[in-house]
Amino acid sequence: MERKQIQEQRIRGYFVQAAKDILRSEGLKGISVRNVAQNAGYSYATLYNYFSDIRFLVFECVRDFQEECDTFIAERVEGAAPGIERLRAISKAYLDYFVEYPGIFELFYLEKMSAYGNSKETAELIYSYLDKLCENDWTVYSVKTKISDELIDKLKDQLRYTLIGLLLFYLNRHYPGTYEEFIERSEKQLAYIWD
Amino acid sequence: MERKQIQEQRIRGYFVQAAKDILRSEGLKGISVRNVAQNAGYSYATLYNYFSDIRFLVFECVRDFQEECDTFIAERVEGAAPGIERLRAISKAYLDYFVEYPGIFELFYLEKMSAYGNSKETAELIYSYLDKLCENDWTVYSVKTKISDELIDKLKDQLRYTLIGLLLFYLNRHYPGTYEEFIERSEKQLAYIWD
DNA sequence: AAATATAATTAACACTGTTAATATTTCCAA
DNA sequence: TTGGAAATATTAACAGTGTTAATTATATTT
Repeated sequence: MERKQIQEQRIRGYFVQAAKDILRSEGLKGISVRNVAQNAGYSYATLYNYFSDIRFLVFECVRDFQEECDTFIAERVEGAAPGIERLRAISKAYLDYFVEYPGIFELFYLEKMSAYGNSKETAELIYSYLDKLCENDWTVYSVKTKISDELIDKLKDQLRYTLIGLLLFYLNRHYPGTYEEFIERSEKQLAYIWD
Repeated sequence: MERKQIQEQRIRGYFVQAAKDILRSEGLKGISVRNVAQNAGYSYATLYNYFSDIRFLVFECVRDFQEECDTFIAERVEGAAPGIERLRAISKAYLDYFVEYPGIFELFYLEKMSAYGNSKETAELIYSYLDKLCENDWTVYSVKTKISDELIDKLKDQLRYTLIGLLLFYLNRHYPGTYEEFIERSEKQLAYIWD
C-alpha cells in the first residue's frame, strides 16, 4: 500500500471516528458537515475529498457499529446455553443496545440512505444483522425442536419485526411511556414467539 | 363561535391542507415552512401565528390521514366476511396504503415529533390505529376461536410489528428489492400469524 | 376620523449541504 | 536544490432551512 493510500485511509478514519462519536452521543441530529469535520480536525469541505456526501459517511459507520453491538451483546449473553436460552439473552441485549444508543437505531433503520454508494449492500447488512447474531442458536433450536427450516425462517422474521417494532415505538413515539413497561412488553412478546 | 375563530380555523385549514398535499405527493422531504406557506397562500412567517412550529403542523395531519386510510381500506375490504377473512384484507390494504403513500408512513412512524403539543396523544393515536381498524374483526375471531383475550393482545401486537417491520424495510431500506417479493413475504408472514 | 389592536409580511439571523475559487502542500523532473 | 505541476486543504460563495424581530398593512375600537 502506498503512502498516499495510507494517508487517505487515515484521514477517512478521522472522519468516520468523528461521525461515530457524534452519532453515539447525540444521534443524527448532531450530525452536520461542519460538526463532523470540526471533530475530525479538518475543514468542512475536506469531507467531500473522501466521501460523496455526509449521508454516505454516516452509513459507512454501520459496519463498525454492528461490531460494537456484537461486543456489547457478547458481554451480556456470556454463560447462556446455546439455543433458546441464548436467543432470549441476545434479544434482550439487542434491545438494550439500541435503548442505550438510540442514534444508532435511527441510523440503522430510520434514516434515508445516500444516493451514492452501496446502499443495497448496506441494506442487506442491516436486514440480516440479527440473523447473524443468532445464527448458531437458531440452528441449535431448530435441531432440538425439529422445526422445519421454512418455519424457522418465519420465526426469524417475526423476531426481527418484533424487536424493531418494540424499539421503534419506544424510541420514536415514547410508547410505552416508561422503560419498565417497555421491558415488560418486550418480555411478553418474546415469550409469545418462543412459546 | 366568533368570526375571529372562524377565520382562524379557516386559515389553519389552508396550512393543514397544503401540508397534507405535499406529504402525500412528496413526503416529508417536500415539507418546508416556505413551501407549505406558499401552497397555503400566505407568507412563510404567518405559519407561526397558527402553529408552534412546522413539526407541530405536520403532526396535526395525522388524524386526517388516518381517516383517509380508513376510507382507502374500507373500499378494499368491502365484501370480506367479518373475522379472519376481513383481518387479512385489512392487513393487505394497510400495506397498500403506505406503499402508495410512503410519506405518510414516514410521518406516522419515523419522523421525530414536535416538542410542542400533544405528542403523547398523537403517539397513542398512531400506536392504536391498527387496533381500531381491526377492532370488530378481532372480536369475531376471538369468539370464533375461543382464544383468550391475553393471547389476542399478543396477536394484535404481533400483527402491528410485522406490518410495520415489513413496510419499514421495504420503504426505507428497499429490502426486499421488488414489490412482488415484498407481497410474497408479507403473505407468508401474515399466514404465520393467523395459521 | 383617529387611535389602537391585530394580523401579515419583510428583514434578519444562524445554520445547513454543497460547489467553486483560492491557497497551501506535496511531488517530480531537471 | 529548485521550479513547476499536481494534489490537497481551505475559504468564499451560494441556495436553501427554521425561526424571530421589526415593519407594514389591515381590522377594530373609540
